[in-house]
Amino acid sequence: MSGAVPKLQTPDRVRAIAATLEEEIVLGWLLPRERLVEEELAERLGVKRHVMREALTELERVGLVERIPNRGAFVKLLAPADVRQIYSVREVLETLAAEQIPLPPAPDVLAGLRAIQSGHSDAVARGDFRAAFRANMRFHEALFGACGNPHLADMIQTLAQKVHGARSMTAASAEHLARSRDEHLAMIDALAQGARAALVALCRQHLAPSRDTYIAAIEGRLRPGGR
Amino acid sequence: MSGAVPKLQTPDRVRAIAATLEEEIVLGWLLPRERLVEEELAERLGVKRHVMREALTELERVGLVERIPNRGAFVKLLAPADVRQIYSVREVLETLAAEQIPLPPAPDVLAGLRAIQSGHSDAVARGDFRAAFRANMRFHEALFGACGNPHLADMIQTLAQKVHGARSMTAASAEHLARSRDEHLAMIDALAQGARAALVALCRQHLAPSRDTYIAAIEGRLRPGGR
DNA sequence: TTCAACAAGATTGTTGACAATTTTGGCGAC
DNA sequence: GTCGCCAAAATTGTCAACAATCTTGTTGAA
Repeated sequence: MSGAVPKLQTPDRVRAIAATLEEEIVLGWLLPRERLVEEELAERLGVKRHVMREALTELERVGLVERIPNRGAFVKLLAPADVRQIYSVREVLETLAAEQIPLPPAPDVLAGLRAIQSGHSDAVARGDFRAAFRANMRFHEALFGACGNPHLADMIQTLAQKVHGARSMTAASAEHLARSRDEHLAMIDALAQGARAALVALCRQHLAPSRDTYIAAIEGRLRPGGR
Repeated sequence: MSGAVPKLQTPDRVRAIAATLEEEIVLGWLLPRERLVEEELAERLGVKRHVMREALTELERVGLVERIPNRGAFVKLLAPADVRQIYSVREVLETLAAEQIPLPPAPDVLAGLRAIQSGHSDAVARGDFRAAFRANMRFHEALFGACGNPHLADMIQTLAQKVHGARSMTAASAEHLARSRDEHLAMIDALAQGARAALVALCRQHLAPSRDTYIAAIEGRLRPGGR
């Protein structure tokens, strides 16, 4: 056989589709308040409407999408207050996780992070925003996954997803991407050297840019109030 | 018309069914590792299989249920390590929230908590475990909702749900319920008196009993390993 | 011109039937 | 008697048609 795709079952396809949609939102392909029509998206991504429906339900639960009964789904627009609140919790949890990562870390953890970051750096160099976003996700997953508490890592990821809708400004900006890359490399160094304080500080600083860029953009460009 | 039920639409019905299932798990009606057959549950609760499917998906996401493709859903059995990890994150977040509740709290917050607690106390006195569980949920929702950060409150609730499967021991025990009631009353007092340190300490202590009871029960009664 | 009622179209919500998969029980060979 | 294989049953996964709902555009009267 040639390109025989394994053909996932629905539960997995739903996740895959939801992830694709999430990427399109983060990359600014789909903008806040944009209408998400089930049939249209289903056809474009090559799945049945049924699957797309479930994917939208999932994104609603995650907080990236808003659904109104009988009226459809929209990319959620986060208010600056929401973004601030979410980031403040992220800061607490990511700091907590960074404090719990064993130092020095297990060799395979460090190797894994270096491999992922190598992919991330490549993507940044190529200007491949999509690949950079994926590598970035995997980096943070691996980093905080090393804290030893999978449930804490879960919460961190959940919160990160919530603000993905607010990241289209930074996720598709070469400048921010380069900064991210440098900070990741610094984190790896801090891990390798067992520099706990530096690691924690880096994690905290790493959050600020995308939060501030988004808030500035919203407060500058859009007026508050009704949808 | 007489008992004309509003007839919710599916999205709401899914939530309602998921909540019912959650209660049955917490109350020990449905035990860990018990098989959850879609058609059977759908018929018992008076919904279509389709709705039950979505409800199970939701509970899987929450972490109360485990699903294996083509093989069905089961009530998840939490390992003591999971319970410990989840509670350690809960402690951090609930402490954080308790520190942020404005003191003295808004009058309607206090009134709301007193009203809810009155219902809880009644339920405890009657030995009505289901009503007690519901009131307990609402109490914590209102308490941590008062912290001013809805996303923090969300995370707290999410984590609480994750361990609901581990609560059948305490949620249906008169002794534990009485203790909960007393601690709730003490929290209300602390709020009313603006006693921050006492409030925070009470929130922290409030978590221990159900965690320890579950861990003791699991480690004493069940052997680790096998599915 | 403005407004309200109405009809047509677009979109989401619901259902039952059908297909695919896994489990169970029985049968025969060794 | 035990093991492996095959058929039947139970259960989950997939789909397309149908119904309900909302939106949009049009018409007609005040």
